[in-house]
Amino acid sequence: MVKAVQKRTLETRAKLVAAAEEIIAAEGYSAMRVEQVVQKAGVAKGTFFAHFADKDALMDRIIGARIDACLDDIDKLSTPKNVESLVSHLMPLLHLMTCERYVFDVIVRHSGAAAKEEIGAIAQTFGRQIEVVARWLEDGPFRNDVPAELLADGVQAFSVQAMALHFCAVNNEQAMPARLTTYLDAWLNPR
Amino acid sequence: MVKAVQKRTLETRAKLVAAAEEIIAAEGYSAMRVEQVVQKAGVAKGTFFAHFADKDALMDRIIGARIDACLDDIDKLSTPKNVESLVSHLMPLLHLMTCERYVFDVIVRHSGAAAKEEIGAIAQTFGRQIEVVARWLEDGPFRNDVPAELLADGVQAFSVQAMALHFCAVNNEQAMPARLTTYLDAWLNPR
DNA sequence: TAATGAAAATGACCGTGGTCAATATAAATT
DNA sequence: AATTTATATTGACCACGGTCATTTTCATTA
Repeated sequence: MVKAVQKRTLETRAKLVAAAEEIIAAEGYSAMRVEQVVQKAGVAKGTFFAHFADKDALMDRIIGARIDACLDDIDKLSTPKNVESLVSHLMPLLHLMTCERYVFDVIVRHSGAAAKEEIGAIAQTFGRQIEVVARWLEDGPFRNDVPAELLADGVQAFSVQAMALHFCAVNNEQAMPARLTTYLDAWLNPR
Repeated sequence: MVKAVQKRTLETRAKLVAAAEEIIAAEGYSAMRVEQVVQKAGVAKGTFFAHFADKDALMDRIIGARIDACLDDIDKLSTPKNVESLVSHLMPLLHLMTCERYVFDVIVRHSGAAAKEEIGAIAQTFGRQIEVVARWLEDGPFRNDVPAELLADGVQAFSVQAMALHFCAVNNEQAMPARLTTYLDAWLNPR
């Protein structure tokens, strides 16, 4: 009794996503307008909101998919043997997340699941990131006085901090990877 | 030749802020509408935007002032002698920042200075928070293998993480102070 | 105190995200 | 095939933040 989704539905949704992705490729995330998306997809405005709760929901889907693909690549990498290597493993992810100020804002807004029932795509990638990093930290040359998952939580917190400071006009002498390295050195290898 | 600000200007600005604060007190931050503010203040809509770049700028001012007042109190407290005490010192601040989801969003959005010239009120409080915490950490019973300011940066990063998870429907078994204590224990007292 | 220039206030107007009753289309039932 | 029910689509409409040419008020100078 759960089966009810028509083929038409999936087609329309795919058209909307495709249109949005075209626009993003051409003009960037922040330039995307719902009006423009529905026009390119050849549907009415109301249809958009029959498929996505709001504009953010579409962004969550698109950005979430890209982060997920990035995590696929990262997941293939071998366990980093020091902090520098860990940071460089993470850099593609951080670059993706900071490619636009608007993108970072969307990600932060969606990084936590608002409702238990429906965990958004971005929120899921945040959970997955913890898993991937925790696996590395478990058998890497890092401190083991605390659980690897806690360490991974910290890596995430420091990553967000480093990304936030990347958009900050003050304290911007230091580049993102350098700052993150400083943080994670202190976090993962206390003396 | 810098002097040009009229008395009228300050009065109008004060009226706008007062109106906004009344509305916030009665209905909460997220319910505040610019239209409502100007109506209560008895000015035209355009006037609002002659005084504030956008709605967020007024929020930045109001929320920033409240955080600053909270930091005044916190600044008076004695140096915490352990992590539990540090967390309880910080709790008023975290409660203020998480009193509404909307408030937390505004704070995150403004925690970094967008332009070097004009650092917003909230961004300033973030700088001040680092100073206050760093002073504590310098002569407290915590690790000293890294600079106190770096430790304070970490306290901020973990605080943001704890607050973000507070609004997250999943991982919500643990309360904010408990989670923050776990983080800071690992951060400030590695074994 | 009248004239002049500068700063402040005004409100009609716009862009954009989001709503919803009405309509059209597909699937199920007779 | 005709009828009924469920689902998808439509587009006029609304809410709300933000703009700007015009007008009003204030301060300065003649």
